[in-house]
Amino acid sequence: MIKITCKDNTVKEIAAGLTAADFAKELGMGLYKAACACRIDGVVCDLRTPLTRDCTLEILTFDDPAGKKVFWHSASHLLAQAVKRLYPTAKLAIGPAVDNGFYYDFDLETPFTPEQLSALEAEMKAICKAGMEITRFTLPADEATKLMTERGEPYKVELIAEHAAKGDELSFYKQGEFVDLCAGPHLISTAPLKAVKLTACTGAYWRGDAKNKQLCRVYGVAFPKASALTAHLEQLEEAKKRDHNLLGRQMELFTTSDLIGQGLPILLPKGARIIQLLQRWVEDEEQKRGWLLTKTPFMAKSDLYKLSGHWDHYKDGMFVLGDPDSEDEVYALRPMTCPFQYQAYLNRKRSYRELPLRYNETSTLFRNEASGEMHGLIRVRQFTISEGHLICRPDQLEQEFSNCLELAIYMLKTLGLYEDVSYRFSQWDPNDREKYIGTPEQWEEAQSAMARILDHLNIPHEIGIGEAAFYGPKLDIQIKNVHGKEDTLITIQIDQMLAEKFGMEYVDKDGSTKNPYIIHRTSIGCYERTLALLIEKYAGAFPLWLAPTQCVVLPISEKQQETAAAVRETLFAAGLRAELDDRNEKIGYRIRSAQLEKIPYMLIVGDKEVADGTVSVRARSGEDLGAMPVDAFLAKAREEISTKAF
RNA sequence: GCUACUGUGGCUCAGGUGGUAGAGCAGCUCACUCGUAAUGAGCAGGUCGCCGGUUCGAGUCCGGCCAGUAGCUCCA
Repeated sequence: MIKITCKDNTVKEIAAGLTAADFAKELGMGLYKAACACRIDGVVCDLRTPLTRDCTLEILTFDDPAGKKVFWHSASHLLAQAVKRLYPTAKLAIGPAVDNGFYYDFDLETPFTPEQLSALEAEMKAICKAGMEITRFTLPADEATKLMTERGEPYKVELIAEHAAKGDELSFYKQGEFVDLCAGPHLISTAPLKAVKLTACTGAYWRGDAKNKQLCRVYGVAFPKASALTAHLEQLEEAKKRDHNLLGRQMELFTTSDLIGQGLPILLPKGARIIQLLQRWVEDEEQKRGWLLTKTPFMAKSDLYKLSGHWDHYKDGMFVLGDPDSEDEVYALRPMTCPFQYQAYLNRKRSYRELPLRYNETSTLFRNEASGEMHGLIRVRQFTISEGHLICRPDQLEQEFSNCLELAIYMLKTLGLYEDVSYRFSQWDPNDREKYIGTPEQWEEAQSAMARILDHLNIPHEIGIGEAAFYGPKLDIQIKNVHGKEDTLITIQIDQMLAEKFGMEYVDKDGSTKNPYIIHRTSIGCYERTLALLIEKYAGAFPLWLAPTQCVVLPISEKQQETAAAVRETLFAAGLRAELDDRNEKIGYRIRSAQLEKIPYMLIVGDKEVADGTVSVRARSGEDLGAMPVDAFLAKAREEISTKAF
């Protein structure tokens, strides 16, 4: 007999050798039926795992994130089985679960069209209905290779060779005629995979490398209940309504023009106003925190980029004005501000007493992104970022890094985005030396410094290997858009290579000359991208301090026009972005129009208000705040603006 | 850049199998002077993304290019 400690800390004794599935059955048939996987001593395992020793055991259902992953992973096998039935010549690549569902990559003569997906879905449902048992087995490398060669799966053969070289166990999962190389874990039957939806088919490179063959990737989601699937799909549709690329254009915040070009948005008056408000706020806040504003050129000779390393490591991403291979002087638009701001530091000899030196700049950058990359305001070719470089001594690094992070967090909290972000520690890839400058020792030093800081500040983070900048590691603050796609909003980087390259030095206490550390950082990120995320966060209903139009005065009829105009003047003179809508339309029509524009407050002026010297205030939430003197509204609005409430 | 899909008036969309285009909203004009999400009538607006081909004839078929969307690669 062995002792099993359950989730609720109760201990049960069972015969050794029973599986986790057997144990779940003992706990109850309901749990057994809902079980996707289990967690044994903290490790997610297959339900088929025999229990051979004392352990803690948790049965994982679809409601658990790890259980969900197993469910979706099995759904991807179901998809692969359906594909092999309908298209026997398809070659299997890989098919994992992801954050919001699953995918499987296939090598096909011709990629799937969306119409073919519904036929695949039908086949998946048929297999599910058959309720096939899913079984696991292992093979030694030679037999595994033989099996997959016989089945005509070259990608699996490649994977087997790789796993075998690492000494991994080669496990397979089988359901009916279908067999797949897979580490698992998996469900014990196809039966629970009732509600499946294939959502998209796209291209994806084998092993994520653009040099390799492009495969056909099918994305899908699955749920234990049809109602949950329907709810999920409806939620996705709802989210799309917040898409900044639709809403932002609809609300006339920005537009694009075929004549101007891809990735070059035109900020319309309302969008430009929001960015101006953000920019003033950021510059003022940074000034309060000891940052010194610079304004550096938008372009430079190639010599600057050759020295910084951008010419060797970033030229493809730059707009070069002229022939880059020419012997003559060539200029290029700046993709980053770093080497420009360093020239400010290099203006004269620096003492240790001057450090830390904090330079910030509202900096417009130009990056020649690949044509398929552009997306609304999130990914563009010209953008303006709150960029800064902080030059400090080694003993100041941790405190200054922490201050930069604190500033970024303050910005995110004020905007209401703080709850939506996650942290990513982007490191170099020692196996891809071409991409980076510096020695392994320098990388080790910079990365361990950042690791210590993250540890001290107790910042939970993921690690991204190979995602560092070419000159140093980054702490990226990530955010997801309405489609669930993650982008970097803010980045803080440690760099000790460029200071050396540019000959940036300071004279220390003892008279010796040293290279400082440089922190590259942004506080709010780039304004276009931040605006995009704000549009999606608030569905276009910006907090009062950011709303392009803060209130609109609405006379009921022509009779109150004069008073209404005077009210608008008073508010405008007091600094509110107030407008007057005295169009010859019914009040209901103009309220609807203000509502669609998401204007925070509507001030209605009728005969009663004219007589009493008041305005009737309606919030965009639909709430009627009643009649009040103009001064009272003004005071209320000022209070709301000063607290930056959202 | 790659794969797939899409491209009709400012916006949202109709236009079986080829016979030179319609609606709603927005805009303009007129009437109504109105109390918290759409008053009514009328007018105007499109060489159907661009270029080429097939055809007696193309928004509709074929090719190339441009742009958009999703994903991949890349990245703030």
